[in-house]
Amino acid sequence: MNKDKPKYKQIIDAAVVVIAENGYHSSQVSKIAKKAGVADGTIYLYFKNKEDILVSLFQDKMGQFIERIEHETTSKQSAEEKLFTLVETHFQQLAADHHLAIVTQLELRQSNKELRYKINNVLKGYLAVIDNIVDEGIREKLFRDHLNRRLVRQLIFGMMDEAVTNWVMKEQRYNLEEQARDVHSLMVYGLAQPRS
Amino acid sequence: MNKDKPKYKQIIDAAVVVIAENGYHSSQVSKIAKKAGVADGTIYLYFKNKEDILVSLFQDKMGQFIERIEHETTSKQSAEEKLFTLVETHFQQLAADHHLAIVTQLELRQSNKELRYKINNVLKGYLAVIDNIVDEGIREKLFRDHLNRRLVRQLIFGMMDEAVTNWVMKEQRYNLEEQARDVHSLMVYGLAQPRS
Amino acid sequence: MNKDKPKYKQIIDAAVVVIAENGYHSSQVSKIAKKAGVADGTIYLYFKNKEDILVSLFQDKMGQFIERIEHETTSKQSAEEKLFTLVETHFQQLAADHHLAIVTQLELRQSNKELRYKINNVLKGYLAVIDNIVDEGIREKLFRDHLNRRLVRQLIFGMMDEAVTNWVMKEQRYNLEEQARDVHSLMVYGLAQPRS
Amino acid sequence: MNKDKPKYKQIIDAAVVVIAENGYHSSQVSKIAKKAGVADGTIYLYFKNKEDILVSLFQDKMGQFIERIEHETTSKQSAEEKLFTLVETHFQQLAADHHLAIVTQLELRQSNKELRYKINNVLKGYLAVIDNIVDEGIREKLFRDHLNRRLVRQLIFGMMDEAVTNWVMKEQRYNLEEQARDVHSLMVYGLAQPRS
DNA sequence: AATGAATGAGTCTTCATTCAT
DNA sequence: AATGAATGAAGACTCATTCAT
Repeated sequence: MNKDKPKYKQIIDAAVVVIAENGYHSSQVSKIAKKAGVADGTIYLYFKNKEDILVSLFQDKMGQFIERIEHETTSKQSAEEKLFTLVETHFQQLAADHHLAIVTQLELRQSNKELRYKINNVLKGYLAVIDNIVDEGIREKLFRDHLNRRLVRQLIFGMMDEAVTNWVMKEQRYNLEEQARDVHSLMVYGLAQPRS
Repeated sequence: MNKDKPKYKQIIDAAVVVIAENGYHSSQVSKIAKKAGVADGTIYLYFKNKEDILVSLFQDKMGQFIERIEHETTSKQSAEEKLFTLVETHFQQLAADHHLAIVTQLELRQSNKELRYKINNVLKGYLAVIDNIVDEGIREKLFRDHLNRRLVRQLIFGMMDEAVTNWVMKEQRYNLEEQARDVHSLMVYGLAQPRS
Repeated sequence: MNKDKPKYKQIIDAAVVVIAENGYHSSQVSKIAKKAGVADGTIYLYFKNKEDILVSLFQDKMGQFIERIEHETTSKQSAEEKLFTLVETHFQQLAADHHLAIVTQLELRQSNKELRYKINNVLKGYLAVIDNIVDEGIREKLFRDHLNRRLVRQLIFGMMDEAVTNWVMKEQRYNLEEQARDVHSLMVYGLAQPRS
Repeated sequence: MNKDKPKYKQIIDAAVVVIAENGYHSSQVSKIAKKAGVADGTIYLYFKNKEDILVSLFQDKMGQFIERIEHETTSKQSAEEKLFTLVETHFQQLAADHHLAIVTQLELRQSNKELRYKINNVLKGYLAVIDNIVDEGIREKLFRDHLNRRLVRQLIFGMMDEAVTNWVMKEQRYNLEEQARDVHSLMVYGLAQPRS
């Protein structure tokens, strides 16, 4: 399988750096090849075409991303803790890899609609993880039980995504991970004053 | 001022339709000119370049969009009501103009980073409106007072934006406006079971 | 109509010279544009793509070629004379335009099968002209009446074509037109000794 | 000598099939190697380069082709009979090997000029065979003695070649061998009505 | 002798923008 | 003000050939 060969990883990693540094539209295949230390043609031994590099990049990185989140959350007891860990791990991972953050939050969104649909498919795996936590919270009677779950998971994702995108657009000048607590709090308790 | 001349509006409106129907990358200047009923060169009498059409389009449409939301919210009494009206009007307006929804949620995001920064500047006006409502809610002691307001407005926007984007990507097959109540509820009360 | 604009002709004529001098596979669009004195992009205002230049070139030149032959032959009385005039005019025209001869006999044949089918369609008009002469000869009882006419026209064309191709491959070092009499004689009387 | 090794023949035969089935321009070295059951690199142990495969293919197949024709014709008595046998055997052989017919009549002609000159050299052997028959006919006083023999052999070849090419382009939907008699007749007696 | 992974040169076409009319 | 013909820069991908094993 091509995916286990070292050049596959080399090219993916080169693509992340090149796209983060040059922007999506200035990331020619030849530039990626050069950064990866291979010939242009070699790219095409491992990827069908340029779009395939990007889809693979996203699948690869997001696969690990989601796996890590799944792993961290399962060790937690309550749905509330799990949700916090999800937000925290989401922020942590992107804060730890600035290049990847730029690529996922800004550059990859400039791709055409078709590619974005493929990306969305990868994200379905993530939405499923969120779903499970919400379900658990409802079973625990921690969360309200008449929630529109399809909508809830969108909103949870939307909140985190917007928070990260803002942080990237502000050139990562503040600490993203510190926001995890507030974001989590908003998710769970909303804006309202606790009713006593 | 060019902006008041009829052709300016003609071109902007043509651009919305052309981009919604053909996608960002298949919306050549010549196609927009044709739809607008003017010569290619005429475009450049009203806009500096292609990007300027898109920025102007966004400013124009978003200006009206925000104005309408401001107008609707000011007539409401409480911050809670205002927030609901904001979500409702946000959803209403995009549901009423499918072309515009496609353009703002999907197509314009494929533009380059530079254009997206300009678009973000336009959105600052919207974020200010949200800010004011949150402030009011805090003053009314309806909302918690230790909220990170910069973050809160991002999350509010992120929730609505994600909800609309999903609706557009699902090809607008369900009723978006009906979700306003749930989204508002999530914003205000979060996921948690009301504590009695 | 594009075909009447001066640049259309300019580009066609440039293509003939460039292809004759450089060979089919070394005739880049940019080379043709340069020789025609227009920008690369201008080519695409007049032709759909590179292949379209070649098909149009062939249609244009062959159209004139055949027209000229038709014109010359109609003024002759007998089928025998007409056939001679056909061969003579065929040879004359190609001998008068060395570039065109190289292109039609050698270079255009390197095109892909698809293009060659299109070229063959153009040649059908020529075969029809030959057909008419053969028919007339048969009616005049000059030619045998049990001839397979579809085959006969192929053979007549094949003889001329091979003669011209040989002349081009021998770098046009001998006089092609002088061969018209012998070729005509072979067509009409064959190899055999006249029986007395 | 490489030519006697089994892989040499394997590669040549694979090339004929691959080119006939895929066309000249879709017949990559790797495709030929795969069909021949050898590695890409192995091709270069037996052939200098891709062109050398094609030239060798032509030499090989045409060598046998011409040999067979020589063999069949020598057993005939008169030049007229020999010429008929030549046409008949020419048609027979190509009708018997459709792949080869496609390759020689259509696909190999798409090769570049250089390759076609080499192919022409191979054909000189064939032209010599034709020459001999014409000479014999003249000596027998069967054929006219003031014929331009260089031209005559071209025309004889041109007639057969055009007949076969047409048959291939018509997708071999009629019987080629049946045309041998008519073609021969045209060669020997021409179009003219026998003079009594 | 045989392999096959790696190489890297080479080109058609699109489309935002200009400018003579 | 309006036109639209003309411009020309820019990049993904293929495939014949090599060479370390």
